[in-house]
Amino acid sequence: MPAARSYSQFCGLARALDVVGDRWSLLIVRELLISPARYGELYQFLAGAATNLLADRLRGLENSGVIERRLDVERGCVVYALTEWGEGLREPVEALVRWSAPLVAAGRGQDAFNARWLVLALQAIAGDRTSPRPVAIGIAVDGAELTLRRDKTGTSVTLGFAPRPATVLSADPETVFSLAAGVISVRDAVTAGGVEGDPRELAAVFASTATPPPPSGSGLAIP
Amino acid sequence: MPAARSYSQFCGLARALDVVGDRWSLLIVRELLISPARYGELYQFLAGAATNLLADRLRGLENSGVIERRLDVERGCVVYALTEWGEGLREPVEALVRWSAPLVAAGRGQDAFNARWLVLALQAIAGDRTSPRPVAIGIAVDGAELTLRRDKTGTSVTLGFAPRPATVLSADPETVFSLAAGVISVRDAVTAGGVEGDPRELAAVFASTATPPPPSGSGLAIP
DNA sequence: CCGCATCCTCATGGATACTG
DNA sequence: CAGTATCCATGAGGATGCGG
Repeated sequence: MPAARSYSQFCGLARALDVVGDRWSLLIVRELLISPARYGELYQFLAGAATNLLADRLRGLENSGVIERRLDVERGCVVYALTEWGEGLREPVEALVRWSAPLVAAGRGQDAFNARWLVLALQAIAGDRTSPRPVAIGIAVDGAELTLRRDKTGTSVTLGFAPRPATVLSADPETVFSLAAGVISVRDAVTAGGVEGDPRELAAVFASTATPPPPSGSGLAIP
Repeated sequence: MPAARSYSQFCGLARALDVVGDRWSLLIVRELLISPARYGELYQFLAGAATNLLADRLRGLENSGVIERRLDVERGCVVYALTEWGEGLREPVEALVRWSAPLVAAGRGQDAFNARWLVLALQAIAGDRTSPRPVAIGIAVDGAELTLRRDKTGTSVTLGFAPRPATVLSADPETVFSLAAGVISVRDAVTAGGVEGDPRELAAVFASTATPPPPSGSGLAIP
């Protein structure tokens, strides 16, 4: 029963952090923003969270009304999913992802990677850009398949090729993150060898490259 | 030298939390989003953070390039301030403040309060609303003075009455938060006695009340 | 197997005293 | 005033156990 240590401040940010400020909490939310998942899947995705902590955080988030247990009828099992209120965390989480562009641009280093996380990154960035025309491209990265689809209703990023887009290319994780973060142009990514296949559709998606201000500090080097 | 424990995940959110995910870090950012401040002021505003933790977090945020020490020429002292990159945290922080609306609507309880925090809350919400016309109102709350000013360039919220607005009224903290969060209408606030003075300008500012979905959980009661 | 609960160790947070 | 130094409480991390 690890009591959520409260800031005890009558302030929106403090109250929000009382709910999702504990370690691992927002990363659990991240996974559920990508898709509902069962306990074992979360344990696998988070890769490093102790099982008791995961159980603690899940119970806490459930008690706070951020997540709920749902019955996955297709798989016939219980999955964790965000409540309607919890879905509202997409905005601040995507804003943090955008803010972190210079941090991911520093390179992967020895860090773990899961292609799922690119779904959120691409939504956070590509969701902003106005579409000149409908487009659907597939990106094969790290053994996974991402589909970026854009039509009149908006932009969506999903896992898997279903249906298979006309244009499919492969790229490495760092290149996709850098493209999404807007710290590299498609042209530079291609010449650097980070992309294989016809990148013309990709160039259309990541046309407007918004370069974020680089962090001035020196403590950002990835060892 | 408390090493920032890293998630070691090649993901924007994880990298961001490696920088600002430690306890108290985002609350320090909150204070500096409102105004630069010196060490003692931060220690006072945060009201509860141990001095060694405050020093640790300040050093960590400085090393990461989020904040920097600046010379306040007017006061002739050193203050902490956000770097340009650190200013970029305004978006995710304000998004968290908006998300927390149901949490602050639960009431103040025994929590500490500082009128400074209303500056951020009002900016987070009022900044969204399109202005029908220029307006400037003063709100006296908890011994402090807030000025909400709106012109062609946008909406700003500042501490102090300078220059003094034509319309000045007083309100209690909970009412202002609830108005900003959009969980109560100006009409209801007035009839409940939370506002003193002519609230007509106030009604113009908080015209469009966006009611957030309430949290479904039961763990949100403020003792 | 999956979904947790228990146990133990140690890093981190919190309160107070102290110093340049 | 702006932090350091110290000491204790607490939560994180890892291994393992256990019931369904």
